[in-house]
Amino acid sequence: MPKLVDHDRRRSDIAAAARRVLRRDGIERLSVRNVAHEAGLSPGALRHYFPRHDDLVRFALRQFLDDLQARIAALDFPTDDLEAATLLVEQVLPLDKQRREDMEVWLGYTERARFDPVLHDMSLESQDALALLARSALARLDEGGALRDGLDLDIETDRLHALIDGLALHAYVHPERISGDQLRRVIRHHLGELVGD
Amino acid sequence: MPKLVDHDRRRSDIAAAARRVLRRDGIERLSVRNVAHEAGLSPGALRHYFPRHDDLVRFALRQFLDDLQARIAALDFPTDDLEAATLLVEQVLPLDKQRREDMEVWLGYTERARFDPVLHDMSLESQDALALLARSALARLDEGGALRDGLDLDIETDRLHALIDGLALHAYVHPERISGDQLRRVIRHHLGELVGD
DNA sequence: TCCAATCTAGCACAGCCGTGTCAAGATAAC
DNA sequence: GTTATCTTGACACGGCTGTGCTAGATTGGA
Repeated sequence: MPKLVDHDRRRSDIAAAARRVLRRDGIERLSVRNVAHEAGLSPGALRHYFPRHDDLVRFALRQFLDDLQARIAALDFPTDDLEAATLLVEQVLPLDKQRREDMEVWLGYTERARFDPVLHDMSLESQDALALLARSALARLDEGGALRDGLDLDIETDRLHALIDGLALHAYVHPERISGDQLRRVIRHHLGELVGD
Repeated sequence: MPKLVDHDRRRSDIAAAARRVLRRDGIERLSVRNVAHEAGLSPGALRHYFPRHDDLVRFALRQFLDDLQARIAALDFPTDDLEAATLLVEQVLPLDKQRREDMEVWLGYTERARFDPVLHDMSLESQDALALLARSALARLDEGGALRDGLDLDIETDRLHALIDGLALHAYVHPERISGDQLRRVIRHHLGELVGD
């Protein structure tokens, strides 16, 4: 009897609008009104799908994390171990528009995550996922026997993980200062050193 | 004739209060009223020293950067090159309360820096300073002849710089996840590899 | 003691914000 | 066409924001 609306689709669209606002205007402008306007809805209509502001913020971040994870899971890896590890790491570096946007969204949440318990947990989760990505890149090299002998995988994971986030941070804050080529060079150099050249 | 107030001192105190608010409550709570309350002043009184909100934010960041730079300039380096380079790098890692607070302040500004032209420039400046720090740590090793042959100093600078910021970022977002010892281990390992051990 | 320069507190204003409520509108089965 | 149900827009409320302004408090020198 009622008007039928695809709720999931609607919520997805709104989350996408939220991401756009976050990227364009920063976390401080990520308000119900701004997102509603970006999504072409009235604040009241948006409230129907996300009763509280936090719900919106968290849903948008949740969807973002899931999207990223799905994209990585769908990757098609080359047979060469070093190339495969490089490809894996490059998925989480801002090398193109899509991934730069990802970083902008992700790091935009970072500041608020320190003061929002729920966001903090999600941030933990994603940090774990990234650490796991770093570790599996190294494991890929290790299993192939490419990795140098005598390396401490724990330290190397921390190091690679920090290197990834550091590069991402630089590209986030000052994209004009660091090119995709530079990012690639550093990562390839780093992985190359682990392999022992 | 008038009541005499040490303006510089007052501005310094207010900036310190601003840093406390930023660390404790995040950039979103860094308002004129909150800082005034933290400094034990009325908003009107604060406005006498910082007519505009931006003035306050920028002055606080400016002072923070100057303080950090002064602290590094005042360092007393050991003679051993590797130790000296390590010490230098450790100055910008959140290894103790003081430096953790520095990181919290600094990264707290990062998000806003993307949308505030003045903060953006100051952020650029500090990024340059950090890159310079990374480079001079490497240079210290290089001059002492400790550095491995055949290294590209540009790439190594980018790499060390990113590693530093990545570690700092991790310690910032999830301090409970990474200990000072871990940070130290990674940095020492990294520098050790450059030396060739 | 009194003056005058300086500092301070407080209010007012307009503009955002999140949130609650509610009446009106749209839709599809009957 | 009627009606029940879902959807939407709009308003109000209180709170926080930056900012402008003003009346009063404070204090050193005459």
